[in-house]
Amino acid sequence: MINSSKIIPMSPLEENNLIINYYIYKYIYGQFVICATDKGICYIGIGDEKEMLEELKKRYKYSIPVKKAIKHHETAIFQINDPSIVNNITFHIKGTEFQLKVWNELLNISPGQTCSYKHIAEKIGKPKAVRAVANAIGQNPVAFLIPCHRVIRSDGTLGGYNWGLDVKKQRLEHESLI
DNA sequence: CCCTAACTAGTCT
DNA sequence: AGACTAGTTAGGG
Repeated sequence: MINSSKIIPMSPLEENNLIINYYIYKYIYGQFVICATDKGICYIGIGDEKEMLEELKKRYKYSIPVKKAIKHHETAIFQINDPSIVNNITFHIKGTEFQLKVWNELLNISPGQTCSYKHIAEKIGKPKAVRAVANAIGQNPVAFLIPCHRVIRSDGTLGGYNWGLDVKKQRLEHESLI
């Protein structure tokens, strides 16, 4: 196990009037919008500021976004730059029990490695819930840090990706070089 | 609240 | 190509 990151589930109560600090970073895949509470990373999106803030609002309806750089952002961008380093990122995200289980499994995939949706389904003890797993992975709010790009179809093709298949491919190539 | 139907970034025949 | 799958979501009762 090379990843010591952990997920803190966000309760509906916490979400109310929660301050979310966000900041913009440029990277080779495009512009990142990184969002974090004082507890941990809660959302990372690729795209322009306005669009991503709308996404953030959709997920954390009653939160208050504040543009301000904090330590959590630094840790996140550090890890995105070099996925091979062992890190201890803390996530603070909202999700159903099922989703959190899936995302936790994703954290255990090593950089450069891939695995199938079926494999994840088996890991969480619901071997037939493959479609549902895919659904949950698609809802992953934290681009790259929860490595949904490392999950591919069992026939070896890439499957889908929220940020576009070319990004998924590039990211995998980048990781396999490390 | 419960029920139903309509979504998936999948997988097997 | 078609059937099948299970969890989430949205809409109606």
